Amino acid sequence: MDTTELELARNRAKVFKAMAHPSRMHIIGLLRDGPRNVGELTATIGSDISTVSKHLGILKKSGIVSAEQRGKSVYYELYCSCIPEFVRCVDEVIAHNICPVRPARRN
Amino acid sequence: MDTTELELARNRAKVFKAMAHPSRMHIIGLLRDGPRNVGELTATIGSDISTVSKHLGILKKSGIVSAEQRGKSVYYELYCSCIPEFVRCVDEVIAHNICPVRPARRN
DNA sequence: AGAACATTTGGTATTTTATGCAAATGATGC
DNA sequence: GCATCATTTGCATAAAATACCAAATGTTCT
Repeated sequence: MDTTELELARNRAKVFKAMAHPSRMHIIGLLRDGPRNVGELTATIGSDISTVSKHLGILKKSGIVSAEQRGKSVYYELYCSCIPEFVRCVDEVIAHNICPVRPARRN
Repeated sequence: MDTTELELARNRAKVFKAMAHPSRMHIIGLLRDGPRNVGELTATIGSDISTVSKHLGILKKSGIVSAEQRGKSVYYELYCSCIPEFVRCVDEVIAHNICPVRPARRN
């Protein structure tokens, strides 16, 4: 049986899941401007700092962000430059969905 | 207050959420080879056909796939060509994560 | 070591999501 | 219209994710 495709789908889904939350998406957007620490991110996100920390843990575990201690703070940054690119792709999907231009129909 | 960024994050998260499931990711992988109907997809996925139908509904609602009736079957296909591209990006993140090459450390 | 600041972890109540079965709806062709 | 095949919806149950508070851990500096 094709365990490979299933396994691949599972692993990909994990990464998507990590990004599939408003706060985490927000964090990703903020990190496009450079590294930020938990306190700074919390100030913008508005949730409890422990909540933000957990979100960051999820992003980190998935390999989306990396963490580095600098002074007394831990700074998080985007790990892979392709992330902002595919956020752009998602925006494209959203735009399509709002303005539903059907793909060329070939009979 | 910056409602815009929050709202943007919310909308993006919805699309990610739609893809953040093993079966739905699997479906996306299958659709890269062309349109498929619910029955065909169900045969490969292995869940109940109603479950697969619900997954397809979620993907459709997010604008990721489109549906078209052809004969007695409804065929689903990827709506936006950029999707396969960013699946590739996710694979890159996964590869990084498995082989943890830390980003250049600058002290 | 001890104070002060920063982040993470534990515990728990609440909410959201996923699943399969059964029934309903939709499409096709006689 | 009716029979048949395909897909979707309703419902109930089970599983997973989220949030906050409080407490624990980690870091820096004197």
